[in-house]
Amino acid sequence: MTTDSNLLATIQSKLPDLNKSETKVAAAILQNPEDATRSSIASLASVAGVSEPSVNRFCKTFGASGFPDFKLQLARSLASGVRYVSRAVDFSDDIQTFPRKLFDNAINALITSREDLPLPAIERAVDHISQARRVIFFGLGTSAAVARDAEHKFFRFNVPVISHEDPLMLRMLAASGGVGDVFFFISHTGRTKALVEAAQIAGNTEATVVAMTHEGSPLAEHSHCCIHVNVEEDTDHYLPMTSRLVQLVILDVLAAGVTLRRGESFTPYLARIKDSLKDTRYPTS
Amino acid sequence: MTTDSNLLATIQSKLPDLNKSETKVAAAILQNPEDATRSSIASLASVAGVSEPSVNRFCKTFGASGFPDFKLQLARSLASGVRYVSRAVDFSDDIQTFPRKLFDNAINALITSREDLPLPAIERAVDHISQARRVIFFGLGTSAAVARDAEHKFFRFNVPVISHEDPLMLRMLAASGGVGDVFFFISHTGRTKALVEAAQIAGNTEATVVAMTHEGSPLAEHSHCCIHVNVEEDTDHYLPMTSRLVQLVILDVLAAGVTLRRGESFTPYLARIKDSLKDTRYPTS
DNA sequence: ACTAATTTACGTAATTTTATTTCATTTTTA
DNA sequence: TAAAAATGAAATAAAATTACGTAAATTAGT
Repeated sequence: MTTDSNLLATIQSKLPDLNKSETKVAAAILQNPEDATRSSIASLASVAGVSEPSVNRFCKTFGASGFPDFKLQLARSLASGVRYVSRAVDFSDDIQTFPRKLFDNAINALITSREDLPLPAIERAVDHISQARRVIFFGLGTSAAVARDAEHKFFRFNVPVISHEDPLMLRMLAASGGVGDVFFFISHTGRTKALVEAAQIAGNTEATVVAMTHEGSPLAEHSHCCIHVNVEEDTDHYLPMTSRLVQLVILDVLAAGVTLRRGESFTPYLARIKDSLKDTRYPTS
Repeated sequence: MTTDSNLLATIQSKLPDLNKSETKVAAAILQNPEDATRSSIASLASVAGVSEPSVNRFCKTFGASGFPDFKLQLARSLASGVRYVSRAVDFSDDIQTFPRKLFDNAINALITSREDLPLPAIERAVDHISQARRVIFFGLGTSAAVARDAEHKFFRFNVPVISHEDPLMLRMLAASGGVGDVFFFISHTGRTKALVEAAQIAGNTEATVVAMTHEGSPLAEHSHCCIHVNVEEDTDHYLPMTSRLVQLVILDVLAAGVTLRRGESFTPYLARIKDSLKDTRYPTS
């Protein structure tokens, strides 16, 4: 047992197995973990209402070599960002709690995804987009906003970009797909019928079908190149939150990839686009 | 100077300004940071080839209250896992590097924002939205996608929600504002003329103007309630990336806030909306 | 360019703070 | 009621900090 990625969660889950004084210590730590990392064994003991050796024993129970080591692990697990274990917001949460929960979830999703990025698929997607005659981004519901973002982002690469939210329009577009067309489908579940059908239609043309969705989903099956985003979310009861953030960052990665592919000589062109907006803003004082 | 998000980077950058023994300490820490968090002041002093007080002084130079506090900060900065300091992607970056940089930036921005959430403003915004007769979300460019996302999210609260991208439409809408209308402006810089003007027009009506933008910006000045998002980004040269992620999570927070305000009796209603989508998806095998 | 004066850097040793161990007492369990 | 487990007081050990003195470096004056 080296370093627990989430010590706080471990303490929480072991709570029922602890004896009287250990429970007190656990409560004191859970009540204010940040504080615990800063306090001495004496002050934590007094806050918890137990003796110093009890705190020390508590630390060893949780795999630390002693109190300082425990504090270090605690600090680490706090820094990794995820304080709240139960991911869902609860009706008993107050303003101090639920915003933090949501941020924790978001950070956690990004950290997890970062460790496990499908780089080969990303590279292939960059290839396809760099060489595309035109790119069509498509998403429904929450993913519609992601597709909008993508359109706005890729618009700069002097490639015609479209984003659509209308499944019927998309079907027609898909049917008219030809060499150099890249259909880029965005979906958390990968099970939305309208998307899967459009992907099938496009797949029967000369066009390239790229998808960013969950591994093993019908949409993933029907694409030539799929960027897997396997964020676990209860989308049966809630709207996708964390997965769309991961999708957006991956789109940033793709955009950066295309920029790098274009080479350094391309930057003045990008700067010119940026400059065109100058007069729409009040200058910084 | 409380907690540095990346202590290691700070040490690295201050390296030239350090004196002889401080340089030795810095070298020892940079050489093996993980180790440094675990060792005592005596052993680190011996590894660095200096005396214990020198190590102590070094710690205080970097804003810690002492050696233990320094170790804690170091542990935190290591755990947060944000390896890349230079935020911008470089043309020499390869596929192993630049995706990680972008994710690091995103995670960093969320962690930073989480520590400094404008909770009072968020609460007031939740109040306004909960009691609104209708809500108009507005953003341009990158923020247009954020506004779209917001529309899709708040649509479920049986309040009429509109999102617009057309500044002229918005001006007309703003002029027609009345009691119970909430105009919600989204902008990274808060300096886009079209937005600021619309906010001014709406502010002259009975409507409520809410903004999510940079502190001290013209847009912030012209709003009744402003949620400050002070993510530092070079938007002169690049498109907003991290700030829009923070904005999206804050919108999630607002949506959660409204849900909590509605109370537990509201959940069946939300479930009914979710259920209406069931037939548009292929069932999970 | 050299030396004296002053400042700054650094380390030794003393002190203080903090953590750990030992062991006796209390509480719980069988 | 005996055995085992839990707990804390006190002693000990470890670690960190402070105070202070010396050495090095810098500056100013000749």
